[in-house]
Amino acid sequence: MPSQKINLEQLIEKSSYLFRTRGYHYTSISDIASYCNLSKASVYHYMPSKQALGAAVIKELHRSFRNEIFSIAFDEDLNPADRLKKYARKLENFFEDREGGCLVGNLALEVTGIIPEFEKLIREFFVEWIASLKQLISGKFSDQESQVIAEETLAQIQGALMVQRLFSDPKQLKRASARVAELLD
Amino acid sequence: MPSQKINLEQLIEKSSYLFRTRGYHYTSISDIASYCNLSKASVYHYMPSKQALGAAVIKELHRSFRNEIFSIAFDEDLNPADRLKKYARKLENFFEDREGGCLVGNLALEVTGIIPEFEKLIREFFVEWIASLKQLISGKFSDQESQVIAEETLAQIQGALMVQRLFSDPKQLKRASARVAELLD
Amino acid sequence: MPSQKINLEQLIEKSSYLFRTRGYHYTSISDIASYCNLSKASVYHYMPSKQALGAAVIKELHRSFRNEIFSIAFDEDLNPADRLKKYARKLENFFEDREGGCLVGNLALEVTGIIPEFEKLIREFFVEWIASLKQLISGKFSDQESQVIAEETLAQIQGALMVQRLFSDPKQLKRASARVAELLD
Amino acid sequence: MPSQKINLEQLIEKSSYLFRTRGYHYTSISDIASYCNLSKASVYHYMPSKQALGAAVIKELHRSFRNEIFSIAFDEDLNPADRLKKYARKLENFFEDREGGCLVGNLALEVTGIIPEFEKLIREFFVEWIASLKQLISGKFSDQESQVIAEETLAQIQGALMVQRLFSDPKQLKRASARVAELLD
DNA sequence: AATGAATGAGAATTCATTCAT
DNA sequence: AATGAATGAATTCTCATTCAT
Repeated sequence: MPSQKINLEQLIEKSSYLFRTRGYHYTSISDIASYCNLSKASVYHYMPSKQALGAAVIKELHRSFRNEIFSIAFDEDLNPADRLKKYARKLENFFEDREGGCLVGNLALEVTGIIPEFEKLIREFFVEWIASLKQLISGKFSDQESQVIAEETLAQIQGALMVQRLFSDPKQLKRASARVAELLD
Repeated sequence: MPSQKINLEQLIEKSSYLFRTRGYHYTSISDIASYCNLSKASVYHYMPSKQALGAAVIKELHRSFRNEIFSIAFDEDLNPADRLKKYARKLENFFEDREGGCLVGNLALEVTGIIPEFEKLIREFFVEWIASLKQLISGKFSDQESQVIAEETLAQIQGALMVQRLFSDPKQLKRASARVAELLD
Repeated sequence: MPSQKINLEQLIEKSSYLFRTRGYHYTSISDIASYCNLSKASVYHYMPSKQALGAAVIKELHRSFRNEIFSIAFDEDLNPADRLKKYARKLENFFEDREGGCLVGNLALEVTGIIPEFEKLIREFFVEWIASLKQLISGKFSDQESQVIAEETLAQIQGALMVQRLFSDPKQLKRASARVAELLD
Repeated sequence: MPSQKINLEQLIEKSSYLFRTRGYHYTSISDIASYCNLSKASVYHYMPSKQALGAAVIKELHRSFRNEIFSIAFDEDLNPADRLKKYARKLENFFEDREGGCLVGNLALEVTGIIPEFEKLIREFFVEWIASLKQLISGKFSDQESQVIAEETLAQIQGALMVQRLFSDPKQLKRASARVAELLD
């Protein structure tokens, strides 16, 4: 039946959900296909390989994070305190109804040392995340200090998402984002 | 040639290394067997299934964490400040040369939602971890406050291990354990 | 955008190249399509199936061999010795820059016993080839003798093409065609 | 059912038959498995990959050719004329009831340019084949002459096997081996 | 205690082909 | 005339597991 059932964007979004909630290795192309109401072969119409799909998913998340969250740190229309508040709020919103936590964090622990391509993409994502956090607090701290604080803050967020997922406890991220909001206090 | 080539303890230790550094799904029984210089079939002499082996590995890690680290929080021979220092130091030591970071944290993100048995064991581990952190600071904070701080501290440590692994950067855990040491300041 | 990108003749020629150099099974419709700058579906505008395309390729080669080479054996305008010389020369020229050797010989070993339709077409090709060689020497040998010599000559040529291909050695066919030229000596 | 159903030698022999009669690409692991009364997975118990199996099959044929045929050319116990006769006879016998002709010749045309490993093995086989033919006639011809004759003879044999297969005509090889026997006349 | 042999289930991927536009 | 979308069937290969020795 050759009428379009899905498009690349939707495939990536649906794959993103599965990779995030079930992991990369545990999600088979077959799982993705049936979740998209497609045949396995059709998945390959949109993406040449599972790894390419995984990479596309990471890149798409990176893109949307950049647009929705990182960019706030560089928004000249807001003052530093407002940037921070908005950043923290958006971050919280982002993961609020995102079952499975952070795809990139999850993948980080699943594929580091196994799939170098993903590792590189995840590192790029995290580097930019840290840079945005650094920017948020750059007015108050030295470059070195803010780098450390940014790294610790990212770790705090990722750790919170891990605990939150394991215990199905939405408070964890709330607190982590509250900590972000206090970064200039 | 029925001379014993390995024992259960060694099998668990070696499996622990592989699960930690390569993940659970990505580590096959075949990998474990050859890492132990055994045949695949022989692995099944010691463990009835891969999942049982995984569970044993988590339990063993839990046990050794309890003995080496959590117990410090309850050591009546030390004053609270010394407990904290020792705890932080031991924690740092524990992961210092442990390639791959924290098995339980890694597994948490890999198997949550997939293998309920592991999820339960990991939750028990983390619950005890949190309890020990709580105990360390119980003199200074209310029960509620110390619960929150303990959860955040665990998150901080796990997040640090994630970042550390991804960037091959040993400073991350050092800083996290330094934060632990400051918990009573 | 329904402007004609290719015609049947070109499709056959390009397919011929791919089948000859990569084999029938190893050449996919997808390979053919991209080599022709077409979509897979478009290949099916010109040919109802891969097998039909294969058959068309064999027939086209047969046709061009008949016109360019076999016909020489029956050219009443030349004397037997000149026919032979021209035949040998044309044969050598034909394969000179034809990467991959002889499509029909290659297919003979790839599809005999697998695709009866091809087998039949290849047999017809070879039967005519043998007949033309026979004709070339019919003046000097009995019917039986010339049949044997013709078969051996065809075998020599095909064997030479095989060795030539494997060792990237253009001398092999040169020698075989020299042998053809000497057939009346 | 863990009682041994086959051994490596038998697997190679049976695979050899299938590769020879149906070609490499057209013979699936599944075909091999069912021809051996094994499951697909069991084939991988003996060989790590299809390509490794193919290579083993070529090497085994090379080995048996060396032992049974090429060696005759270097047999000091025979005089040159007897060597030649024996060589020609053995060659004929070898292919007499070998449905499908010459595995290595067949593969040569199927995989040249596709599977470099096979190409190399086939070249080695043919180089030794040529060397043995050269040795047979070294007494009568110069090194250069005998190299040419050996190459032509190999081509003749392979071509004969091709024609023989296509036309199901056992006379082709008989004649080729007769030509071998006349090489010193 | 140790293992070689065997396997069913499932993984990723390819391929020839169809069809609505 | 050309193609994007879709697919069933098949391919190579992996994996956890069993069992007779």
